[in-house]
Parts: sequence; structure tokens; C-alpha cells
Amino acid sequence: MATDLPRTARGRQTRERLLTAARTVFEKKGFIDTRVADICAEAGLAHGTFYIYFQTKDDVFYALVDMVIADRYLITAVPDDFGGTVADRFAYTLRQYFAEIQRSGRFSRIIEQVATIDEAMRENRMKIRRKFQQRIQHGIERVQKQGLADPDISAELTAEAIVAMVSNFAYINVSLGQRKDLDIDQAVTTLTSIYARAIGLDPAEAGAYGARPPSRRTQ
Amino acid sequence: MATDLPRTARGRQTRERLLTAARTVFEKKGFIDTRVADICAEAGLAHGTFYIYFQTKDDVFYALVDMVIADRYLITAVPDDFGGTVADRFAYTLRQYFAEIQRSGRFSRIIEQVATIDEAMRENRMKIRRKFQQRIQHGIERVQKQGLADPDISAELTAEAIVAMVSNFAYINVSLGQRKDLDIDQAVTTLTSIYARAIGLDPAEAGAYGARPPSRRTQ
Amino acid sequence: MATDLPRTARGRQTRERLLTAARTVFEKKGFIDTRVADICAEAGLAHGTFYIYFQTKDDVFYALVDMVIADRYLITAVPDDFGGTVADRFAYTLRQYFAEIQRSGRFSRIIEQVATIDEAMRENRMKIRRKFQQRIQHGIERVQKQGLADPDISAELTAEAIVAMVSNFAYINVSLGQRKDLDIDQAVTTLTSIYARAIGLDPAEAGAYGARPPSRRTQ
Amino acid sequence: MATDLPRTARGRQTRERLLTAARTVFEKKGFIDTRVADICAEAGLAHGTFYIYFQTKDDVFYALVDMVIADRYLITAVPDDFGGTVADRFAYTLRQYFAEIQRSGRFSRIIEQVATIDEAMRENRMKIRRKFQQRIQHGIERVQKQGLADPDISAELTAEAIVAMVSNFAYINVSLGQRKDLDIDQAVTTLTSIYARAIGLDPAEAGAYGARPPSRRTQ
DNA sequence: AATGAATGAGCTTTCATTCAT
DNA sequence: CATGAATGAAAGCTCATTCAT
Repeated sequence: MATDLPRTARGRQTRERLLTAARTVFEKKGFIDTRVADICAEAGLAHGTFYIYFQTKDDVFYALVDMVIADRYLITAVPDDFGGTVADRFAYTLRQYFAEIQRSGRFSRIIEQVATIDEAMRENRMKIRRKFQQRIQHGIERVQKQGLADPDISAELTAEAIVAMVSNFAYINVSLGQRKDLDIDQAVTTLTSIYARAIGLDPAEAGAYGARPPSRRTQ
Repeated sequence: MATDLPRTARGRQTRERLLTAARTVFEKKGFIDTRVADICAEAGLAHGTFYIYFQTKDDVFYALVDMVIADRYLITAVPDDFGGTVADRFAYTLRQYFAEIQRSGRFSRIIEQVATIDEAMRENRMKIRRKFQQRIQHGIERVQKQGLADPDISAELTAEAIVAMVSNFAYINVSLGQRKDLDIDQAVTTLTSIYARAIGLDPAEAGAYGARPPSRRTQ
Repeated sequence: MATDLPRTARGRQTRERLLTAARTVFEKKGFIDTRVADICAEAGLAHGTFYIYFQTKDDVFYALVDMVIADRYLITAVPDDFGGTVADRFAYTLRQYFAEIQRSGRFSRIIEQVATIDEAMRENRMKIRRKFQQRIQHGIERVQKQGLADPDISAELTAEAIVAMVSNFAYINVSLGQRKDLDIDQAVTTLTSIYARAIGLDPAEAGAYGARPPSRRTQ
Repeated sequence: MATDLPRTARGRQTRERLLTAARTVFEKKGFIDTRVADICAEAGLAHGTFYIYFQTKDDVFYALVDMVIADRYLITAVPDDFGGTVADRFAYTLRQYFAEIQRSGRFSRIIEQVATIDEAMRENRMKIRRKFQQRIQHGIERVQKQGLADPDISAELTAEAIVAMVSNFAYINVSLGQRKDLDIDQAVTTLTSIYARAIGLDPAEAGAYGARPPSRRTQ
């Protein structure tokens, strides 16, 4: 019944082994097809040992999510002293996000799997998504107020669209690895450019990201 | 053993009942938690009857996918005689896509669920996605050649980003219904505008979608 | 519920088709793995039709046994006017028996299969076996009384042994076809010789079957 | 998944219980009518426990065959220092064979049942049979070379016939117990005598088994 | 007679979880 | 703590047989 953190060093070590094994197996077989027995076999531990440290299969998964997925919202936050243009800051966030997805590797896609199955996990994902959406929305509103972006667009819906674009682009191309030859730099440039143009960002703030207003071209 | 199409009207009717019941149950419980027994109970049929018409749960699911999801790629194609601007045509596709997602209702999200679990279903989804991506990519290349869009952007990556944006926006806001108060018209306007600006579309082709070049605003 | 012989010509024909199909399927898959559905498919008839003519799977099998297996006891009886020596008559019976086993082909071995499963079928087989054993036993007793065979041997046990030898030899080598190159003539000669020697048959009655008494050889 | 030999004494004991129970049930109901549930009920174990130790019903059956049927070919081998006549040695083998059949009791006939159903089991039985046949064939060839037996008979076919006789006699009369009052001594005497006479064994080697040449009787 | 759809008992197998040692 | 055996609730699937047309 006990699932507190283990007191002894040996206990902590065993817990680690189970977590590592669980991650390996989840990544190989997905959440549904993973059996507790598989995790124990991978860890080289007896079947019963699992239940000393975790209550259920869900339990170990959530523990893993907490460990593996560093808080994506925080990790992608732009440092206060970052400087640079609005586009630079967006590009920074993008890079951090892609890096985080790459770091968590195949585990990311297992999380997506669970999110389609488990209500709690989905709600959790949605919360994070909403935080991202709001951060972007507030960013847009700020530059709109500063007169650096088109005041007529809906900051809310645009932010929603940008979040959709970024998260799905990363999921398909990085997590699922559909685009083997993906050039991260080019991707960052392209997505940043779309963002900058979407909000009609002032050229001075669009930086090197090619968010030149199309009007120049026609001249 | 036998899973040919039923010979008699009664048989066809029973098969329909099972399909309807399956859809209902899948939508209520998701793919994984649905048992064949549930479907039979819902249809008011004996357990064995199911196996006259379908081999497995997967089988009935795929049949349902074929039925429910009319080919989204075709349904969103712009008629040859449609006329209108480039943006108009994009907006048309968007509307069709949203309508289709709404029509298929909760079943859409079950498909997403299965796509995270089942390799074949994922591959299938990816194929359709690639067709969408290519349609958009070719569209961009065409207007680039016509001198109506920024020739410097990567048509390929931009198309990929647009597909990501549209599909995920629809999934989150329409399928999952996270945004209860979603105004479809406004969504279409916003996404079309982002598309038009992303490719630096000529104002004449951007129509009423607010793809005005930001430069005007600064004057 | 009716399983009387069909009244109409069409009915008789359908029954025949089912019997033929049943035999084909039984021979291919054995009794246990044969499903009523297989028989109907083979016959090109609907599943339900079967039950117009037969009550159960066992039923059609028994009907087939009656048809296919001509009465082995009668068919192997030596005609009254046959003449020849005792050994000649035994050889005649052997030949008839082998021919009958060959005629019934693979179906013979299915009968053996069923005999190991079904009490009634086993009892039936044992009855026939006992009749054979008694015929041979009486044959031995007759020649013993005539002073043409060793009076000291147990006619009963010897007959039992001879039946065992003949039936198993035929089952293994003809039904199962373990000995592809079996020369029937040589087999008949060998088994007849063993029989003749087993009962110490008088050389005059042992005929051409090489049942020469070993004493001659030592001279 | 797991079907390794159990690690603990308790596990080994449970496996034994299942084997014992399986044998009991197989003997009572035959192979086909035995369900895994029956075996578990007989063993007083939960249904799932069975699958810790065995994969399928076939699996436990084969394990049982390996256990129960000590190698009949070896058990019937005549010790090198046995001495005695050729007939004595044949009689020894017969006695050993009958004893083995009696020891394995009703299980023997279940094996025969399975051999009519399962290709692998049949092949296995045929291999053993062929070894028996060859042992007898070589025995015959040896005495033929020594001038102690009729050189004209086919050692091969005669051996085949003797194997048929012995195995079927034992199956019918011992395994199936058709002859309740069977006197083993008398049976051994009779079958040995048939063997000795069949190969025209020299009287000195035929011993007390009544293989006297019939010619003496007529004097 | 013939059809083929419908039934449901029957059996198999899996695996999360508990428990005794 | 660790072990691995034991449990039993779920499902899944099959197929002989019945039934409505």
C-alpha cells in the first residue's frame, strides 16, 4: 500500500530502475501494450516489486511524465534580459520547444497517445496549451498596443492558430519524425516568419526572419 | 470466417445496426474501452452475430472510418469553376474542412485516438496529410510563379506549417470542442489571413481576408 | 426435425451432395476439425440445409460409415465354393480386406480417429473385430479337429493375435500409407505364412505360401 | 509468456499438481473433451494458474507424455547379459512391453487418441514403431545368418507384421482392457510361439514356447 | 425444400493486482 | 524489501443448432 518515496538508498535505486525500465518499455510498445510484467522484466525485478513503488501502471506513467517532460512552459520562457526583437524572442521559444521535444524523444508521442485515452492527461495537456496560447496572445496584444503590429487582428484566435501550428508541426515532424531531413534552423525561420507576418509585425521587429512586408516586393 | 457483404436485406440491415451501434459506443467509450459485447448490446443483437459481419473490433472500426469519413481530401477540393481570389479558394477549403469535422462529430477524435495506437491507421492519416500538404505547396508555387506571392519563402515548409495549423486548430477547437463559443466565420477569416500573409500574397488576391500589407498601416 | 429419407428426387440428390461433401471434408480435415459449415460450403448449400437431412455432425458421419465402409466382415467371407487349401482361403480373406481398406481410402483412418473418441463407434468396431476373431478361431478349431493343425495351441488367443496383426498391419501400411512401396502380394504371402505356421498347419494345407515346416531346412 | 520451470519448491509442487490433475482428467474424459478449466478444478487451482506453467492443453499433454511414457523402446531392450534362447529374449521384451502398457494405464489409450488427431504425435509414434520394427528385423536377420531360422522369409515384412501383432494386441487387450480375464503368461507364450514359428526358429532356440515343428506331430 | 441470419453456450487466454514467504 | 506464485475478472472468438422467410 505504501507508495511514498522510499526511505533507503536501495529503495530509491530500485525505484529508479523501475522508472528507467518503464520509460524504455513505454517507448517501445506504447502505453496500452505495455504490461507491468514487461516493465519488471526490463528492470530485472520480480513482478511483485513493482507494487511496492507504484500503485498502478498509470501511476508509474504519471511519475515518468513528471520526470521526463521538463515543464515545457517554463523551459520555453524567454529570459527577461534576452533582448532582441519580438521575432527573435519568438524564435528563441521555438528553438527551446523543438529541443525539448527532441530531448524527450519517443516518450513525447506516448504522451500524446495517453492524452487521447485518459481524461486527466488530456485536461493536463489542455491546461499547458492554454498557458502557451495566453502567453502568445498577451505578446500580440502588447505589440499591438505599441503600434508595432496590426491592431485589427484577433489576438486570441491568432494565438490559438499559432499554438496549433507550432505544436502540431513539432509533433509530426520531430516526435513522429515524419520529415527525416528536417532542418531545424529553416523550420524556425519559416515558423517565425509566419508568426511575424500573421500579426503584421513591424519590419524593425521582424528582424532577420524575412518577415518583410510583401508590398516592397511589388515595387 | 464469413465476412462477405450480406446477401439479404435483413442481413444488410443488421450490418447497418451494428455499424450504427459501433459508432455510438466508440464515441461514448473510445476505441480501447469498447468491447464487442458493448456493440452487440447497443445493437440489441447476440454476441455471435457480430462475427457474422465483422472479424474484429478493428474491422468494424475501419469500416466505420470508410463510411463516416468521406474522403476529406476530395471533399475539400475547390471546384474548377469556383472563381474568386486565391484567398477565397483557401477559405472555401477551410470551411469544407471544418464542416466535415463537425459532421463526423465525436468520431473524429476517436480516429485520432486510434492513429496514436495503430500503425496502419497512423500511416493512413499521414498519407492524407501529405496530400493536403502537397496541394497547398503546389498552390503556393503557382502563385509564386505568377508573381503574386513572395518568391523567397519555402513553399514546402510553409505548406507543412499551414497544414499543421489547420488540422490541429480543427482538432482542438472543433473535434474536442475546447472552444465552445468558436465562431466559424471568424476562425476562417483568421486562418485565411494568416495563410495569405504567410506567403506574402498580393493584396488583390488576398481579398477581404485582411491580408493587407502592414506597411499601409504605418503610413 | 425430420431426418427420414427425402421423398423427392431433388431431396435425395441434395442428401447425396451433402454426403459426398462430408466425406471430402472429413478426409481432408478429420472428424474433429470438420465444421458443419465446411460441409455445406463444400456442397454449395446453405448452412441450414444440412439440418433438413441430418440431425448432427455425428449423424452424417454414421451415415457415411454405413455407405462407405462396405461390411468388411461379409466382404471378406470366403465363398462356399471357393475350394483351395486353408491357406488359400486365408489369403483370399486378406486380399479382400486390403482391397476394402484401399477402396475406402483416407476415410478409414478417420473412422479410427472417431473410434478413439466416440464410445458407440468404438463399441461398433469392437463388435466387428470380435466377429473376425471368432471366425478365425473357429477356422483354427476346425483344422485342429481335422488333425491338420497343432492341437496344443490356444485357438482363441492365436486368433486374437492374428486379428491384431492383420488389422494393425493394414491400418499402418495401407490406411496411413506409411510404407509407400508396399507390395500387396508379398504382404499377403508373408501374413498368410505367419498364420499357417502359427497354427502349425499341415504342409499340404499350407499351399504355395511357403509355410514349410522348418524341420526340412535342418536336414 | 512464462513457462520456465518454476523457481521455488512451491512452484514445482503446483506444477506437479497440475500434471497429476491433467492426467486424471485426460484419463477420465479423453484429450478432446478435457478443458483447461477441468484440469484447474481438479487441481484446486485458479484458472489463470494453469498458464503460469503451461501454454496450452497440448503443452501439458506433451509434458505428461514425456513423464508417463518412459521410453518404451529402451525399457523393452533385453539386457546384454540376459542369456537364454532367442525366444526367451523375445518373451522378455513382450513382458516388459505389457508391463509398461499396464503401468501407464488408461493414459496409453489417450495417447493413441491424440495420435489419430495430431500430426506431430502420430509422427512421434511412427518413429518409435519403426525403431521396434528394425530391432526385430535385425534380430531375425541375425538368426537367419546363424542358420537358426528360415532364410527365405522377408525379415523386413515379418518384423512389420510382428510389431503390428504385438502393439495392437496390447492396445486392444491391455489398454482398452477388452479381455478382462487376459492371462499375461499365456499371452506371452502364444505371441512368442507365433514369432518363433513365423521365422522358422530352430527348436533349440524356441525353448519352451511350443515352437515345435508341426512335422513331429504328424508322426 | 432451401436459405442464411441469429443465437448463445462454451472455451481460451490475458494480466493487473494481491499475498504468503 | 524482494520475490514469484496465485487469483479471477474480463474479453475474445467459435460453431452447432434453431428460426423466420
